[in-house]
Amino acid sequence: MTTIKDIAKVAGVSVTTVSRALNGYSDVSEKTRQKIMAVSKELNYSPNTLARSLVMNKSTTIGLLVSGMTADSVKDNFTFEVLRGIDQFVAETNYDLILFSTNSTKQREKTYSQLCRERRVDGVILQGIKTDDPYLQEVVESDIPCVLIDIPIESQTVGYVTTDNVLGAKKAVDYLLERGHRKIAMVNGHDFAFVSQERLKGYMQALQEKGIPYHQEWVLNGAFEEEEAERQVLHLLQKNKDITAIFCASDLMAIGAMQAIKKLNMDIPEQISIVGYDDILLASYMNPRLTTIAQDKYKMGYEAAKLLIEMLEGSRQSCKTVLETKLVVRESTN
Amino acid sequence: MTTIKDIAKVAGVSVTTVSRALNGYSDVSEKTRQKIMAVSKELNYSPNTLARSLVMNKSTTIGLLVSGMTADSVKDNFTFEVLRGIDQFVAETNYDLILFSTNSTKQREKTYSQLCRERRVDGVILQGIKTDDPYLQEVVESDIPCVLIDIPIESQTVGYVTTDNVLGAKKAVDYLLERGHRKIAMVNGHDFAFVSQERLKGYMQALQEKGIPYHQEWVLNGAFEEEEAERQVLHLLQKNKDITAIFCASDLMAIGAMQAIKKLNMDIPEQISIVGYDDILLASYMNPRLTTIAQDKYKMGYEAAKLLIEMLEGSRQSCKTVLETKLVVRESTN
DNA sequence: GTGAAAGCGCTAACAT
DNA sequence: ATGTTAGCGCTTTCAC
Repeated sequence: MTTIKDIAKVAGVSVTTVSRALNGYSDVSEKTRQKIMAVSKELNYSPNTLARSLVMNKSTTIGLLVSGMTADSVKDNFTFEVLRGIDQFVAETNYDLILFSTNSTKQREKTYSQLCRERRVDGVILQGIKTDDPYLQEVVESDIPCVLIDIPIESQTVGYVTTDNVLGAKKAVDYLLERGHRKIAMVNGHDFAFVSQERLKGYMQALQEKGIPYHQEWVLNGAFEEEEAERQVLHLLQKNKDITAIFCASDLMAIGAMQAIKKLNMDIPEQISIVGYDDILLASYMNPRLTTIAQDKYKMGYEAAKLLIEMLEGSRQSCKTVLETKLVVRESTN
Repeated sequence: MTTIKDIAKVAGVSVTTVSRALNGYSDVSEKTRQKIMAVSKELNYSPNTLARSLVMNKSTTIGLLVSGMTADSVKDNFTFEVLRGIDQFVAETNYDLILFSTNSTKQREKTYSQLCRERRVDGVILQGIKTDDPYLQEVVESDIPCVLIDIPIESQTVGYVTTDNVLGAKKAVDYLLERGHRKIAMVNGHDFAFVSQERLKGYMQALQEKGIPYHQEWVLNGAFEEEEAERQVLHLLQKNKDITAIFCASDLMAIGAMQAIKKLNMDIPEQISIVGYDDILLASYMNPRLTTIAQDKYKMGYEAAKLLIEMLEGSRQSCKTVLETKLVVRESTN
């Protein structure tokens, strides 16, 4: 494999000059530059980023730490959409992405900062980790620039991107209230997600503004799982015949809720209205098509990469990006 | 950041000994090893893989070149599933994945082998590239170990994993024939995919075995797109009232076909039977639920990573892995 | 404008 | 069992 040494030899100059020419420095005569360029093309030269990174102490690599590459993530596509967004932005830069594959076994062996330091990544994007994940604590303590997705932590070196989950949930419930619903249940995700806490706030806020009492027993924990949501809703509706609407903190859980309602031989939206959250692909293919709060997952990824790289380039200190959500009315509400 | 030099100093030994101890060589006394381990823990040492890779001329990194991170790929999830499989296998090894983000702009600037050599990846997995992709030619010519997904090319350094597409398609058509269908159309993908060619073979083979004539005008090009398939099928069925079944080379196109049939106010499966290919998530959520040929995309990724790493470790020379498909009967056929 | 030399952190002969 | 030395391919003072 060709090195700058080879080029230097053939071009009859020193490696220093080759390095300078290749990197576009100004203090190289036009003539030698031409020569060097020609030779490097001729020898089919590719720079060795490893050597370069080593000496520059910068790898132009950003790490991607994803906890959600499970079979379930195929259903909501959240992870993949975010990845696409990240990939898109990164493709516009010189950076490359390194995907850290961490199953839980590995996690016990290697700490977060070990992972990052070994590969000398310039920064990291974290997606899908729960609030009780051991990595999270480390992130804050380490000094590696990092952007979190959907976890609102800010410091000198960590920023985040998320959507306005309080407002998002509020939009959903407000819509149901507008349509005349008063007995509105909620299926929330598990407690280890900030978004769950936020969406609950939005739910409560909407009710409060209308002076409608909050029933704690109407708020279920669906753990972000289709089946669990189905069980919970089945149980709830058997006990509470007067509920007319359910707000679910994810579309997947909304789909579970729909199954439960189907089992009870109740009609959507005639007897029960359902609003989901996320706007996953399935939402628009369900029968009836699901009304939901859409969040732009692709954009979240794109903005996360943008934020991180801006932080790395120094054009921005740790910061946050909060995206909007949008109510998408379909057929599961009336 | 701590280096082995620091450790050497504190432990009172040479860097060589530190290196040997850390890498588990046998020719280090148990006592010094203990000492070195203790010191490196104390100093919170992480090895610098960049330096290591540079000197060893091996990066324990495998490149992932994906061409299918488009919005469309969200629908069929093929790319993501393959990625999950790759990630899973890689997680069981020491390797890490580097995701090459190549939009078409970049592709013009940087050749395949440049991409790989710059980052010094040990091998590459390619997914989603078409047979007319400029990269493909390069792959074969370059000497970088590589595994292709769904492109049957073998050489000293390139292997591939795919499914048995001829047999898969044949299973679909055989099933339709068994159920008494005789006028069976096919919606194929575009010509730049090997799988299309294979699936067409399977279709023809099944017909031939039953002595049923092949009508070229019944084989449509749906370009693997939902909308295009819909257009094509609409057109076909308007012209040919006697067709009773359609085999589609992808579920997405099958869904397009279903839309067309719905528009014609025809019933599935009463008047027209549909068989898809892939078994994507949507298939089981459609109404009626789609009969299809399932291929294990996750496993394809897993096997691809496995094959590549075995090639790299020398335990296997370039080779292929061909997976089975499975007919999944649902409600779109009778 | 160009070159010599040092050094990034690590491994690997080759000594001892 | 341990140390000395060279070198991976590159960038970067510093001198000329």
